[in-house]
Amino acid sequence: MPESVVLKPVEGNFSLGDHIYSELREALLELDVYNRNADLRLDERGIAKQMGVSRTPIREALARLAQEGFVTIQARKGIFINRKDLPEILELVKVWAALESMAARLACEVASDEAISELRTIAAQFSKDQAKANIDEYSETNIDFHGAIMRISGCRKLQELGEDVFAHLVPIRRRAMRDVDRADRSVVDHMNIIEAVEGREADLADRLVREHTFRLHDYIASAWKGFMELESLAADAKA
Amino acid sequence: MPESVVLKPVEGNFSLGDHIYSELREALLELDVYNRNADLRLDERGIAKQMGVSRTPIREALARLAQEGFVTIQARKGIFINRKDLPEILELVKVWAALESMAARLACEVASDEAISELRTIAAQFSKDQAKANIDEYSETNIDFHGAIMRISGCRKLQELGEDVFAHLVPIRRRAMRDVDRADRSVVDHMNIIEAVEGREADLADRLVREHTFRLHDYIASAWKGFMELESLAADAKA
DNA sequence: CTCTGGTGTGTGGCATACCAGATGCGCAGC
DNA sequence: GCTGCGCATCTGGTATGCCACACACCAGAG
Repeated sequence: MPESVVLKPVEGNFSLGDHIYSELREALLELDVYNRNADLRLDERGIAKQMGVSRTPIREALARLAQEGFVTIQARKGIFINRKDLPEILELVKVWAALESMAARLACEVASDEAISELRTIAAQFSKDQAKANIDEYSETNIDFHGAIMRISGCRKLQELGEDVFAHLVPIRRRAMRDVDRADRSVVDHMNIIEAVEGREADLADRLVREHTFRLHDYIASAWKGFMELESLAADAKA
Repeated sequence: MPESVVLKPVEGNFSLGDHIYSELREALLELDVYNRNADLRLDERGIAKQMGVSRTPIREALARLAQEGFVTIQARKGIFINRKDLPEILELVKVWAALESMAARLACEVASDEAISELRTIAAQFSKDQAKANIDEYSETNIDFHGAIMRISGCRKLQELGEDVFAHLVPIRRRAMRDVDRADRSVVDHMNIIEAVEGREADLADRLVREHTFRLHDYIASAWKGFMELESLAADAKA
């Protein structure tokens, strides 16, 4: 066999089930679950017809989504999108804090200087003023920053679990990030975290990340009604 | 309606899929995956025939197990039990450390005195000497202790995630716990942790739990070959 | 008007049949 | 003896059809 022709092997599964799973998952995250007008019910047959396949791969995808906690399947009753309540969301944030603070700690111990410099590159994209001016883009950068910490921890499981937990928080974060005042604090926090990691101060980095995430926790706890039930209340008033 | 006849409502799902899922999961955990003689391959049709049902519910259960990372499904090739390697196991321990240290921290802040006293009750079941003498039973108590910390943290997600991570470590732990010398240290660690929690010293409890779990981490890292590849080597020698 | 039982329809659960890629073996050709 | 082709077979993937339960609705008894 000529070595000149090197082809990468076909990767991953191309089964309908897998495709539908990611398709459905993305759709659920995109969906504004907390709008009470949203239809929280999923119909196997409906989805099947809509996607032009049989129920089988849809059922497989839904089973996996149920396992992840995105939907609840009730036999012969229906499949419902899980709308998380405040306590549940706060618990997710706590778990997130646990994972990311550990990631920061590990990063201090194992990450290369080059990997750490990645943090500064990301954070440098927005100064405090810019963050205020362009909240949406900053939100993206913010996500990148936290993702980077998980990545340079060198612990894949930590990273994967973090992404899973984060996925459940996407709809929440989309709203929590609007607050302009928080962006200020966020930029400062990130800088402090970077310096701690650069200085290889594991205990400090651990604490700073944890406190940073708990600020989000407390903010959500206090602002819950504000960004959670706006549409719901409107819907109620109309009804 | 006569009040005299009070029947409790039927709970949970009794679907074959759910039943097979837990059945299979338990079997996988019981299985000594690291014995190279073990058959790592699963056959849908075989399981179906063995359990007297069709492939459909088996496939549903397997899809969920794959989602959890217990098995890998390769289209048209087969379904294989995941045998975790050392780096992967060490990562799981790190995640476990992250979750449990956070749980200890939260316990300091929110747990009632009665809940905390639960820890001492469990730990009191074994003194240092007894722990040495009866490693197997101590192992159970040890699991209870860690489970209790997760529980009294009041954070269900933390607890659930911890249990999931722990499940993957069951086969490992079954071997790591044999070491007599470690039992000593374990008992001491637990006592220190209890005192920290009782004193509501969140930072201290966090640190102690983390260090305790990282001792397991380092122990596994060094003793890996010892308890992981014994049968494997024997099998190789025979072949 | 109220309560009760029947019935029609919707929904998920399950069994079954068939499909196509993956594999292994054996035969034919060199 | 080695190579390569092809068929038999194994395995997971998908489509379909039927089942049993949940529920809404309706009719008839009281």
